[in-house]
Amino acid sequence: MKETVLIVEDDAAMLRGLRDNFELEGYLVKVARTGKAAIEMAEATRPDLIVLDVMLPEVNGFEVCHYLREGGVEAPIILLTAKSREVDVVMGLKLGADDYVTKPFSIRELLARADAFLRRRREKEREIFEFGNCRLDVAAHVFTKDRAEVKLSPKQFELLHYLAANTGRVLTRERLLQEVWGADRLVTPRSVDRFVTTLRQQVEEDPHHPRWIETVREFGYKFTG
Amino acid sequence: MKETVLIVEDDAAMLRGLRDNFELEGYLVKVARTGKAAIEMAEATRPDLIVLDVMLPEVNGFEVCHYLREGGVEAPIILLTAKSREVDVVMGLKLGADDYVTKPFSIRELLARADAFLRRRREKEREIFEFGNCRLDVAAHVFTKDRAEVKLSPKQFELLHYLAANTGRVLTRERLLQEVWGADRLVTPRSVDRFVTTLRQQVEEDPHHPRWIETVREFGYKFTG
DNA sequence: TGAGGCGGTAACGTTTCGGTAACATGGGGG
DNA sequence: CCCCCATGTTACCGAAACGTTACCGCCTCA
Repeated sequence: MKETVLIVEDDAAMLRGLRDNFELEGYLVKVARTGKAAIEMAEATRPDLIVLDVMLPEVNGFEVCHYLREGGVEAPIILLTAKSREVDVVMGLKLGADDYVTKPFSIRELLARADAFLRRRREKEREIFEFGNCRLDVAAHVFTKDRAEVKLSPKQFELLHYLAANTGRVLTRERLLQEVWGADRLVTPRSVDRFVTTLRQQVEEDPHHPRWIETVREFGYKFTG
Repeated sequence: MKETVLIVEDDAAMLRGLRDNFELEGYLVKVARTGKAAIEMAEATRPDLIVLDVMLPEVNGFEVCHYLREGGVEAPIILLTAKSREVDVVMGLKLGADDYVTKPFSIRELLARADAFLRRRREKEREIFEFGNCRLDVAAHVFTKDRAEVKLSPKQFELLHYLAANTGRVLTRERLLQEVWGADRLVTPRSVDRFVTTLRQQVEEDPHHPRWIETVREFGYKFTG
């Protein structure tokens, strides 16, 4: 899935240049020509990154920046400032911008910084589930309890992963079989029970009185965040 | 090409001493006497290293440090602190400094630390992976173990490189095939196994109990930094 | 053209893990 | 209060996944 960048720029020529370059890099580009439009667009499309010119008609970039953050927009914001006046930079950063580039700038540099932010974000998104003193790192395929690694078998790991990914939801045995074991696999629903048992012995403090993996009689199991 | 160091210091005598020494060592030296000037200069010249006095007029060194990092300056920063008060050091490191030296200090020591940082940076740029007593130099295309060169075949090298570049992450056979062998290549996933085996015999102390290249059953392999 | 290094596959052995059955337990309803 | 059924637990077997060796074909270089 393409990542979305919102470009806020009133100058047509500059806008075109930016748009072309970002599209060439594989981004889905949204544009806004005024502060107002930018704020509306950001609320509506929730872009992954915002490139914001400070010099805008009506509402200037600093204010846009401020409103965006007030409105809960958490995407990284890169400011385009005409002059490298320190006050601009400081103010921009204070108002919630994450980085800035001063005109005239190399488009390469801007793209590089954009990429850096998105990469950082992707790294952050490494699926990690934490509960109690346990921690499930999907990318590294490591489960730790009390900071010590606990070995889980492949199915155990997948089951715990699926449970944790559906925290608070009751999952039937059939559903678990389908999602963890695979649709075509024909396996007794009772197998789920056994796996839950062994999982509890590895995850729970007291496997007989589980804190995390609850059994819902007649229905299935539930992971309690 | 000479490496650039930015020295931020308001005391003229000290500044001169530092400048002379760094120039003698072959650095290109830029100077700033105030925090404001330092920030502008850092943005403008993108130095490879910053030596920053904490005691500055107007904006103090901690603040400068903070703003530099906010502004995306990634060069190592060495703080010069007048007193070795622990709180200074902790605050400095929190705000993004990399090292500190307490006055009065030996110029030799400062130069040594600067050199250490720049060497580390150079290594990063040359893509050198070190683990245990092994060392993978991608640019030079040399793998050494216990300081002795070990010949790796092209594919072996590529595989180790890709594994090391994704330290701590489980890589499926499919992913490895795609990244190391190339997308179109049609090769059995089991081939990965064999390459891992041979790699382990060259890299690991005890190939039967691998320390670096871990197998994650059902998922693939993982390089453990 | 032949030898050797390299990459790829197949086949075999080992180990671990998943699956089922069988027995134990416990809780809710009659 | 007791019985029954859903779930917990244990034991064991077969199979799949992986490690390892053997072997073959290709390319390179002498």
